Amino acid sequence: MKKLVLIDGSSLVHRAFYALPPMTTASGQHTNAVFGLASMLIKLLTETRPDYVVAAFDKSRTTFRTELYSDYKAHRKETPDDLRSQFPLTHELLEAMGIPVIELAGFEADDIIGTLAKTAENNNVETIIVTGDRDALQLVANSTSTWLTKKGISEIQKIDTANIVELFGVDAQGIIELKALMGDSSDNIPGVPGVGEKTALKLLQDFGSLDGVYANINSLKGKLRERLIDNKELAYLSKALATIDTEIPIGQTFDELKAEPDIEKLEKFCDRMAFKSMKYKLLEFCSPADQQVVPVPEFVKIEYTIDAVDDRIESILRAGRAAVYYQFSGNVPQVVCQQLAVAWENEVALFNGSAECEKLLAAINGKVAVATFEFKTLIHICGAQPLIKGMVDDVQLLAYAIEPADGKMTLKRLVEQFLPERLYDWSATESDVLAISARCIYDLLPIIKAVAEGRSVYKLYRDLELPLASVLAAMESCGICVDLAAAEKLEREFTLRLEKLTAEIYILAGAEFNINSPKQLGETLFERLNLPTAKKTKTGYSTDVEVLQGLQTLHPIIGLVLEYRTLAKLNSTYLLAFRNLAQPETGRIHTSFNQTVTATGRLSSSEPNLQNIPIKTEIGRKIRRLFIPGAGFDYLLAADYSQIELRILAHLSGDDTLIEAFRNNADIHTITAAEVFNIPLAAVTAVERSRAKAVNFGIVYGLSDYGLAKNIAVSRKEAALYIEQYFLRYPAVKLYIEKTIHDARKCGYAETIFGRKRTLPDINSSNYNARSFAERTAMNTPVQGAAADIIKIAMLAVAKELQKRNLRSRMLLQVHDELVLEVVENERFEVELIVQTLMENAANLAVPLTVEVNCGKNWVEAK
DNA sequence: CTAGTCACG
DNA sequence: ACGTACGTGACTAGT
Repeated sequence: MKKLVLIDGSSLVHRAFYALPPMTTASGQHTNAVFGLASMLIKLLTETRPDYVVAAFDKSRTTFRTELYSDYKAHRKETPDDLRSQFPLTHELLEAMGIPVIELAGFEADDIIGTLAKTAENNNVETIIVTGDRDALQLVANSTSTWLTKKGISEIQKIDTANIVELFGVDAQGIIELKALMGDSSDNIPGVPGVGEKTALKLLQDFGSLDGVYANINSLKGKLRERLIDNKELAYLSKALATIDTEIPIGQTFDELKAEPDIEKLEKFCDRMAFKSMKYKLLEFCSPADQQVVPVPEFVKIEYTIDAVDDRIESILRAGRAAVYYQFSGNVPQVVCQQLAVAWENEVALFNGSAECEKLLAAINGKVAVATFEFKTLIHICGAQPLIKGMVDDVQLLAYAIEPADGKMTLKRLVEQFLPERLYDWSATESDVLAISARCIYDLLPIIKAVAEGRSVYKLYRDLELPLASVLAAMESCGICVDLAAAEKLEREFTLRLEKLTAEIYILAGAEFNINSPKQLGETLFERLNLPTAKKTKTGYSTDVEVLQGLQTLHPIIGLVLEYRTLAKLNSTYLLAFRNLAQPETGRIHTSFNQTVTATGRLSSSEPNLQNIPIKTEIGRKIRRLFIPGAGFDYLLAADYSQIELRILAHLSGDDTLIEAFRNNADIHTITAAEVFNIPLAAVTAVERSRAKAVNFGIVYGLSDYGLAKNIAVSRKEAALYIEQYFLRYPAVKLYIEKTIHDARKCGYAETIFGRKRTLPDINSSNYNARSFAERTAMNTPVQGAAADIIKIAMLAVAKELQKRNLRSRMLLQVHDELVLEVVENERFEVELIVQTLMENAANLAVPLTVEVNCGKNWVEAK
């Protein structure tokens, strides 16, 4: 049987460029990406030895557009494709390797691949599709498999008819049906509203296909059935949009798709790229050679012993390096280790019981280099027994430094990424998984460290993230005190008011309904009371603040609903949570600061989220007032960076006007207003200042006239004028933004001045939405990320200084540009000075950083 | 589980 | 002609 390899050139080239750290040659080209692509192709072609091979490229950017909720006409859009001019080296490589390239005007690479795969299937030719795009899974068939590249293009996952259901829950056709039901927002495929991934998978499991779902629609009931019926047309349109065209005119036969390497060209190319070993690999590969057998990865079984500390400690100490993973009970600040797995050299041992675990940790602490996953948790486990600095590593933090935009990083995912040949059973018993985890952490550390070094983020990890974990652990362990008695009183007050509001709302509505239900509220307002509808959501009427405020003068019920919403929110999100989560004896709340969640380098806070405590309204501030110094402390201290993001923008852009304004410590929004509206400073009104403020924020977010107009309620035209005027007055900002996007396009990631990197897979996407979003991210990340870096640096400095001076005052919270501390009376002025000085000097920018510090008897007074 | 809503920087 | 500001977490209803 003949074999055909179809390469999705567009997908692989993009992935090669964004996944690898750039190494720029004098010609301004990225050799690493070309190198990566070359090794990937060699690996691929060595393993497959195809009779035919072709690389398909998008010729025109072709995107379906759908008018989602008015009419369902899809239309095509074309913009000139510039992939070849953008990445000329990859095309040169393909040419030298003799891999035929197909581009067809008006078609995407997917369509070319789909058509060739179908023809091959009909002609009994075995086909392998290589792409990073999951869409191609729909082409999997008897003799067609799809090889998905993961983590850029460095790893490959092979999908065929035998494993597709196991891996993705559906077969090839199901991939299409799935999108028809759940949609794909990045691809503008609407799907059926109310149906997400889980529901779609379940429907397909039960009925096999979209047709099946509709044939058996009567066996479904309730809302789901109704939604499916109402959106039948949309579902079938989505299906059409998700389907790759397999019948486009290509006009090429397989016989034309043979690799014919040009050895001379290849040699010259390698010399120019300064490829040495790669040159020989390429030449060797392209010369006729014997078939090679590629070894099949083996299943790895975990073996471990269940031990007592005394039996193993000597061996561990001798090894000098170990990895630990644990299972624990309790909550911060009292966490007890129940089971501990330790891996070292070729051994894994399991220790049972808290006493045994504690003993082992004490025995190795400071004597052995310890690799962990979620170091912060280990710190809590060790509690009063502090871990020795410089002896611990955290593979999760390393992975986060390498790529912060990957979402929650589980150990399993890290193993799949960095130890892909390890096939472990992660659904095994708890003890097995513990042992597997320790083994993996041990083996991951050197690999992942090397990757971090290669990406130049090792220092960020070692000098910032890793030491910060200890600081965060201490903050979590301290917790912050809430006045529980006052909270209870406030909750009663709110509840009483809510009851009163409920009664009044029912009277005005003329009926009882659940005010918390957007659906019932919408029906009441727009059907029963016939108020004018403004905006719709996917499932019905919108009832958000914006809509309600627009209706406020039309009916007295609106004001009551708005107040009800506010109070209900405060009650359930804050007061109730405090009651449930505060330690009854101390009144303290111990939030979790998540260090590996955000794509920009910020922290996040959860259970409860203490980074979104109300401040903007008076009623909200009642919640904030509940935060007080705990027993033994006298004040809360709050220290805020003033305009840190705009200052970073001033620094990054080097704009003289901006820099000058900050050096003079002037009111930046008033200055901006004067510049944008072209009026003297003294003439700036409050409205103008607030509009200018919105412009300033917008700049950092990648604004559009539409977004700005919506935000400050002016016409779109007027907003566009403001933006135009802003860029005229701050030309360096405009240049900076353009340069940032351009750089991101070239290297595939955005970067902060401290070297934090975030890859932007969609920066060169042919999908307008996806690309635009990536562009806004590209300009926002260096700003938001640098601010995150700076406050992290400050936190390390503050923690260190407080410790050095043996002060009792301590850090409790971080809210992105603010630190909250708990302070004792006689340390007050010393701590204020320390915090202010260290925060202001955390970074040396072209503009000063200013910090406002205040102490108070609660969090509001400290502002 | 999904969608809508709203709290923060 | 496109679609519309960046980053989070949590609650409630309705399925």
